[in-house]
Amino acid sequence: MKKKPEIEINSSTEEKIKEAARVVFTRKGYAGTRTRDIAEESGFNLALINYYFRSKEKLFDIIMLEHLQLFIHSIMSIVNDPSTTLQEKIETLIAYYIDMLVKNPNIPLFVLNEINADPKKLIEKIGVQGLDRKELVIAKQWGAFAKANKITVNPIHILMNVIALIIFPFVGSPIIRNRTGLSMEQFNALMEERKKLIPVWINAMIISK
Amino acid sequence: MKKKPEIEINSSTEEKIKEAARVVFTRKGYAGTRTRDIAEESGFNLALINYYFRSKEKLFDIIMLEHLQLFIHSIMSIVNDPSTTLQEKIETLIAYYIDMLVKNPNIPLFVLNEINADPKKLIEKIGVQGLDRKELVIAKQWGAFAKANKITVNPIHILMNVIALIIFPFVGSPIIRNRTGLSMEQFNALMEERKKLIPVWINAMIISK
DNA sequence: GCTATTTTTAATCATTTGATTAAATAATTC
DNA sequence: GAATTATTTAATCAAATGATTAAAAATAGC
Repeated sequence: MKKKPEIEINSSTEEKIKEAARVVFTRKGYAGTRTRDIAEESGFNLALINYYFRSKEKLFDIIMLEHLQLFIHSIMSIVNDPSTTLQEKIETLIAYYIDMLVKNPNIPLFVLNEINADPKKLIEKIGVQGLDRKELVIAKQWGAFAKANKITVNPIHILMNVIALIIFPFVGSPIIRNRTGLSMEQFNALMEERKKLIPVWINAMIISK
Repeated sequence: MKKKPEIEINSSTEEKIKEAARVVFTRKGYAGTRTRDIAEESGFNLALINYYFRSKEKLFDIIMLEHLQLFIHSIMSIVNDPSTTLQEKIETLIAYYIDMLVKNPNIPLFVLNEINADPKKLIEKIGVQGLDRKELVIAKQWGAFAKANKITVNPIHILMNVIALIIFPFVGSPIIRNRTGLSMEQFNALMEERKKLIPVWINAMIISK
């Protein structure tokens, strides 16, 4: 019986093509990427990418899914850990994401873009659901905290702010770097600083009147 | 002597094509937009858009330039006004931008994207330069404020944070709206709230230790 | 009202681009 | 080591797409 190549575990060239696709898609987006770009970046023939992945779209979906998983990965274990406090969770999440983004600075713009291009499609893929958000440990901790400290601000604001402060510098990096003249190293050093600063800022926001 | 159509001031169809281009480009980006999309959106024949604007790229450049001008417009008059305090400037800027973004929610992602696609090209177009940033009224006011209040945090952080808090909700709007179930009206109401909240938050950040 | 000019269109071109095919090469199996 | 299967390539197709052309329709000038 014939082994189907699609089910191959990890043929080296398949992985190389995926890596090339990751690079090109993340930099240029779906519409801006030509399969020929991926072929060139990978060093293989154009037909190879269709041989392994059937179509541009299928390959894209795979890359996107991996990016989304990277995003969602381990969030759950952090926000649902009963052994840590709310503050600790926030600190851990922020540090985790900044580390991830320093390594993959192009992912946010890429993901935001593709979600914008077709909100339903992507959001379906994220899925995750099933979990009642109100049942999360972090949600309960927030509820208790908000009540104890008489916090009235809509928690959606706080959530948006945390994400904004983490992600925006990476999305705006080209302009920021250009206008400030920062090198990549200096920029990353700033991001490193933000791992400590953002939790402080968020805290200051929450208790601000 | 022949009047050159390219120099026509405001032929109605030319303006309609530009409007259509604005809509489509802003929603789908440069690569994702086909000239036929613009033709369809405008209601005119495909050849018309080339008759008026020579090429897709020229038309795109015009749209992009207008967006950038919208961004930069009146910033200067706000940040360089000696008759307002630092706090007032921040409040005015935030309210101005949020109003603008409620009307044009797709602009930020569009601009960020195209800057990312070709940082040099776009940043050249922004130009503006000439002004020594240190000579701006707002810069001097910040310097005095920072000294008086012994602020040590890098002002780049503050600047990034202001922009992040303003822009990010619009960039992430599809996900935010989906995850929270907010309607467009509710979302905009939140943005309205942020006009008052962001200055308070920024202030809390600055004085936080 | 006739002419010249501007605006608009339908038809068509030339490239680009996603995808396929058929054949060549490499690897695996027995 | 011959036969089978998997991998890779060059050549090519068909559709999409940016752009042009030539002619028709509308408008303006006199």
